[in-house]
Amino acid sequence: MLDTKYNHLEIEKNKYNTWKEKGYFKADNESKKPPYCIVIPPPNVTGKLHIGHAYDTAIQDAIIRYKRMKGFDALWLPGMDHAAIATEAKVVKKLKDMGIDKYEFGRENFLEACWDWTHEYGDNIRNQWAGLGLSVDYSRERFTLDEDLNYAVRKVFVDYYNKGLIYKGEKIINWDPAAKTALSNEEVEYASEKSAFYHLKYQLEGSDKYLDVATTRPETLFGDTAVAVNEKDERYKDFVGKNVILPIMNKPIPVITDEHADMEKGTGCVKITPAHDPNDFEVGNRHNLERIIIMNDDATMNENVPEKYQGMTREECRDTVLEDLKEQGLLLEVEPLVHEVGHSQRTGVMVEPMVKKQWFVKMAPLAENVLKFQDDKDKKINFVPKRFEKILRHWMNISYDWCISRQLWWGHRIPAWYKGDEIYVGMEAPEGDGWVQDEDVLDTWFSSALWPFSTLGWPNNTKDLERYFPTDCLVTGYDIIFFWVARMAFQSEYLTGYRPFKDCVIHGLIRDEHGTKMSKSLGNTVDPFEMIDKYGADSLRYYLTTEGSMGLDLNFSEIKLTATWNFINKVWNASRFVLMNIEDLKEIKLDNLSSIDKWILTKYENTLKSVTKHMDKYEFNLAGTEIYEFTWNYFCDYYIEMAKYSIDNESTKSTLCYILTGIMKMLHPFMPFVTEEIYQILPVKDAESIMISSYPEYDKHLVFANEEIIVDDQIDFMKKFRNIKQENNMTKDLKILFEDSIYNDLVIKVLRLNENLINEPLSIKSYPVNSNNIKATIYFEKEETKEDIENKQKQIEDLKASILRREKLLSNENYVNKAPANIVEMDRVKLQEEKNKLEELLK
RNA sequence: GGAUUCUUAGCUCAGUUGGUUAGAGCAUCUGCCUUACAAGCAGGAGGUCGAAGGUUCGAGUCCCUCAGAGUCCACCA
Repeated sequence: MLDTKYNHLEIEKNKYNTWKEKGYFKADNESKKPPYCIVIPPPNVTGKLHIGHAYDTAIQDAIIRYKRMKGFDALWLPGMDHAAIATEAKVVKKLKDMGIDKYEFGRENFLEACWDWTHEYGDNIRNQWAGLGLSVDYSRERFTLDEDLNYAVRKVFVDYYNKGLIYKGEKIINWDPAAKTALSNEEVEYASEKSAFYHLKYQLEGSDKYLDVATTRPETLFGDTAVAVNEKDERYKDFVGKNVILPIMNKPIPVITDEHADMEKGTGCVKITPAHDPNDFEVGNRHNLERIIIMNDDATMNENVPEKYQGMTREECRDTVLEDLKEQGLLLEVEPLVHEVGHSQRTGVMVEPMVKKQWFVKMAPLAENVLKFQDDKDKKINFVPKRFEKILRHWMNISYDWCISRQLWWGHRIPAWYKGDEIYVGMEAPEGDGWVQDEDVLDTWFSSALWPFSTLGWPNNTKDLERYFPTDCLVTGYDIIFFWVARMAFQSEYLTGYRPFKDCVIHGLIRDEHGTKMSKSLGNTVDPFEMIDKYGADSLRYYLTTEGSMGLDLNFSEIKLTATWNFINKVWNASRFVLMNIEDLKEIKLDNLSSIDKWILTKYENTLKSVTKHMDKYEFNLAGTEIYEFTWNYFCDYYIEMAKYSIDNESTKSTLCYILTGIMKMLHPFMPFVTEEIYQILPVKDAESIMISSYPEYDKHLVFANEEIIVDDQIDFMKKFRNIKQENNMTKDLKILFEDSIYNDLVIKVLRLNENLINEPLSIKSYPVNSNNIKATIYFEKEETKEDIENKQKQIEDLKASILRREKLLSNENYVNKAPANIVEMDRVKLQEEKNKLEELLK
């Protein structure tokens, strides 16, 4: 028999391995069932899974378990991401701590260290998936650097190159001076920083006139090759076409006109540094200006600046330049300013825009294709909630190309080879001597963009690809829509001709209890596995999936997690009661049903119908609330209490078992462990594991509208009775007189009324208790107090107000004619009830 | 500058296509160890749903304006 208390530690032991060994997680591409597929957003092999992963995967597991029980051949494909820059940074640091320099170590050795790292952290992640109870198909697990995924990557690269969708070009890119690699625009995060607008004096050549040029980056002046003003700017029209003297360098540079110079901003004069500013780069292109790169790869000043400044960091150089300018009287003004400065997402250092030769994906045709798909309702990705489609569409209007080369070692090496000026792009190294492969690897998102189909075997037309692609659903946070979802969309739609997934379920971020973003530096992170130790994976999963609503952030609350534990404990104890009483049940026979059996079955079927609807629409909070309410407020609070008086009855036992089974099945996607534990003890069950049992189907033959009304009325009576009893402090010796009713018996039992005092009205004070079908009067030895009178008066006032409101409503012709008939009828019934009650009170 | 979300009970949040007198958890008050559960049971108190307008027979829900908070994108010489 079950323990009196739910013990999550005990229950969650061993089940996972059993499921795994029995092969329940494995999809079967030979099966006759319709396929249903989700690919996991592959976690980076950089460390432990955090609460966000727990959230994301709990949702997916709920979906996949539901679909599996619903009769689908459900495939949840797991895997991990090599996370090029993120992992490389970790391994570099690890080696550094051991006193090893990456470059001295060499490419081969370094990659070996990365693989060791990957295997170690991969195992951790698999253990954590097990702890969460995720039903992923390990037989299909993939890693973004697997040989076949690498093949897919090379294939895309080569095809795109041949079609002109991938090209190598010298452009301005975001340079991470710490990782010494290029970044995409998406990998740059902006943060407000206190800085200043420095007004510099650019003297007109051979004149005492000068331009006041405002800049936030005085240290880049060494790379200036022009000063731009707006064509329409009257203030500077005499300067245009002449030269100004670049401070410190004492070099003449032209004053040009360009649309980029905004008359309203600053002084209207802009220094143009084509090699170190994206806008200036464009200006430089328009005017054929020289690009002078003034920094090394680590962002120290290079040989193109005067010797004095060479080797300085950007920051040191800025300070020195400012001092020197001040000395020379060329610093006109320092205007404090707060502005956004770009930082590398991974290393955190300030990004340096630099001109570099890199590989790019031409975005315009790919993006356009996605928009075409989104306009076709049979081809589009359906976002849940809908509003997130806008983020995709917005991102597809980008004007810049995607920089995909990274100066890293860990990743997919670019399949391009060079020999002198020759370049060869192909699946394998070209024949002949002297070819050297490109040193760089691809942006990690290049391979994860192929994830939904490369994992299923693409570009080979495998059985899995044919069966499971396009996938059915992708679950991820809104923070990576533009990183990942958008890229999967354009890659999939261009390469395969299909959307990568039909539905895209977007959830929010988990924040701390005050709504602050979790971060290691703030120390407000929540470790999901600590929570699992304390409350169990079932509690954590149910809490995460049913607490918030899709697309909104969730403020993590341990108190609510304990409330979930309490709910499971309640479920546990209800099961305990049921199992204690149905041990000898041989089969579930739902005939000769009593009134309460019919009542709870009706409530159950209606709940099931609604829960199924919510599950299909990914409305897990609503599904969860309904199951919770049904289980606690109807099944436990009333049915079990009432069933105690007919527990030997076969129909009661069958009903108990039937409903408990249904509750377990509805809860299983959210709390797999405890529901399996209880399912296993049921005397009658339809499968060897709840995981592979079938989800209950709504059965309209078990809906009894009449009994629902009758028992609801009995409950209504009981509530009113208890209310009066408690309000008047009638702890004992209350006497009750029932008017004739066929529905009293159960009420008398459940309310534990003293049989001797029924129908013996002999006391001072009397209280009427009426429901629709049951009418009674309670008598009690007590004087009427002032409070009693006040209470009664208040009740009368409330009733009168309500009657007035309803009469007014019902006399409104518009309402009566336009509102649905059942709503109007309900008001009529309610009105009559209120009138009856008022009459009663006024007696 | 563009987009978007949020504002509902003391706290944290639900609230489906507009439809009875707006719900939950926690906290709080009262009474109970009633044989599944005291991490429980029974009962209560607590909200003019951010503000003002509009559409409608009917608005927490739809529309407009405003206020406050958050997020994303763009700009930032």
